[in-house]
Amino acid sequence: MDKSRVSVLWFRQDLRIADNPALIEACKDGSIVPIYILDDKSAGDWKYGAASRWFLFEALTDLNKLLNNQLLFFEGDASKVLIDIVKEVGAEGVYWNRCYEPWAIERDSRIKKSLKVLNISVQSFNSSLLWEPWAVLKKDGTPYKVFTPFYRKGCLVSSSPRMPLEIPSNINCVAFEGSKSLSELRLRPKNNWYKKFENIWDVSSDGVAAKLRGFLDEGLDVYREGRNFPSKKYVSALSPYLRFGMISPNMVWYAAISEKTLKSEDRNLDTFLSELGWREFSYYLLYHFPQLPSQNLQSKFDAFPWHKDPDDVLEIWEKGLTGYPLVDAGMRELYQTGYMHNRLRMVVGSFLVKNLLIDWREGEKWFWDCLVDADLASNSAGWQWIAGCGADAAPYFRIFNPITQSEKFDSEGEYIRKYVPELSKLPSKYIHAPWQAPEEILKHNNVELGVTYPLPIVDIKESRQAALEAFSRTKLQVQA
DNA sequence: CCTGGAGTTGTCCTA
DNA sequence: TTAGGACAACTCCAG
Repeated sequence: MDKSRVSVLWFRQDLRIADNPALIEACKDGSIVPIYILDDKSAGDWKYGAASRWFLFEALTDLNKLLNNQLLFFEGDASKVLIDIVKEVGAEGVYWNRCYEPWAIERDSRIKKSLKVLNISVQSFNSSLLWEPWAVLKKDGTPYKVFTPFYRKGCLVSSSPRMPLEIPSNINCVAFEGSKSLSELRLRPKNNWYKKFENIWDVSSDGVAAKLRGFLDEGLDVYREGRNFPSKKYVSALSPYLRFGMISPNMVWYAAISEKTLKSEDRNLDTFLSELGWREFSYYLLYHFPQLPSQNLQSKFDAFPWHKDPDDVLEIWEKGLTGYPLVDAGMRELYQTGYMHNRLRMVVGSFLVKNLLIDWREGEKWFWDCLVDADLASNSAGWQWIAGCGADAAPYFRIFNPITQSEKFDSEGEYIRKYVPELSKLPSKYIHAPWQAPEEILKHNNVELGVTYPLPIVDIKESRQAALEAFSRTKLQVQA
């Protein structure tokens, strides 16, 4: 290694030093200038939302520690910032791990060209996907549109994911003047909204290791069924760490597999791995269909008669005041923790799209702002799936009933009690649909409907019927 | 080109 | 009480 040789290592969504291909290669090459650039402008509509910015701040703080406070922070058009740095430090090469958002792909290929013109070598690596989206295709060369064949035939049959890589033994950082401090990036929200998050998320490499360990010990063995119950800690909750690359999917994949080597067959393991497969599928769809975040994948939905929200219905949903306890619990979990259990994401999504008939893109935007794991691929693919307009979407007649879901997956109301405390004293029998409770039971438990807790915003039966009719009209228009 | 089987997560009604 | 079929037909995918 030649220490006098200097490369720029550009951290983006790979905020870790373990299993980091770009870091390893850059360190082999000589000394590094490790940088982070907050580039809101290039991201356009999809610059980080408020909750993500809080998480990002913490993640960068941790990464900076791991790099002995040598991480350099910048803000602005990444293309300009990066080229200025390269010139100033006389770097011979630039290293980064790939991003897959359409805007990032466009920006990065532009930067690559500019650097090549300057005779700077650029190397990019895969650090965030188990399979590159362009490497998985059907025999006819076109992309898969259905998950199961994509995952089973496309991914699993092709090649094993890369094994995780070691932390480089020597990371030599070069000093540089003229960077900003992390706090100057103003990533923390102005209000104290994020304070609640601090008690919930340990945003550090130790924190993510503990999270993974906890899941392998407590969740994996019962994952297949257990993941359905929002009051239980049977899901991994690794999503925000994966989103910012504090852990790689490869690390999670092999950690889960190695936990199970003694059992020849394990459906819980397979189900968990397939969830990582769904993350891959989302990125895959985003890569091959870059309009995924903003346009119906099935264009017949373009004419769908979404309600234009005359009654501030959207805001009622956002605040968790719909009068359906499970829906409200989910929405409040989101606002209070920056996270929502997977089953609740389906329940509240189905409610917004199919009971309130509000455009899925409204829900997508709210999630984008509130989720610490807001990920363009997963968020967009998830909303298209629940709305039924996606590539491999839920059929339109699959409409979640929030009461049935509540009785099935939160039968004792533990989850509801936690996030909708005004109902916490109600007996389990009545907590799923409090308007059906006898008056004296409500009174005795300090619930006054319409005052301490809202009456249902819509009738489930009627709104379901209205949705079915609207969706079947959409279908008929295509045939005509 | 043709063919047949299949497609994350549900709900409701009926027998 | 419970289990099974309807819901809707279409597109996707592999042989």
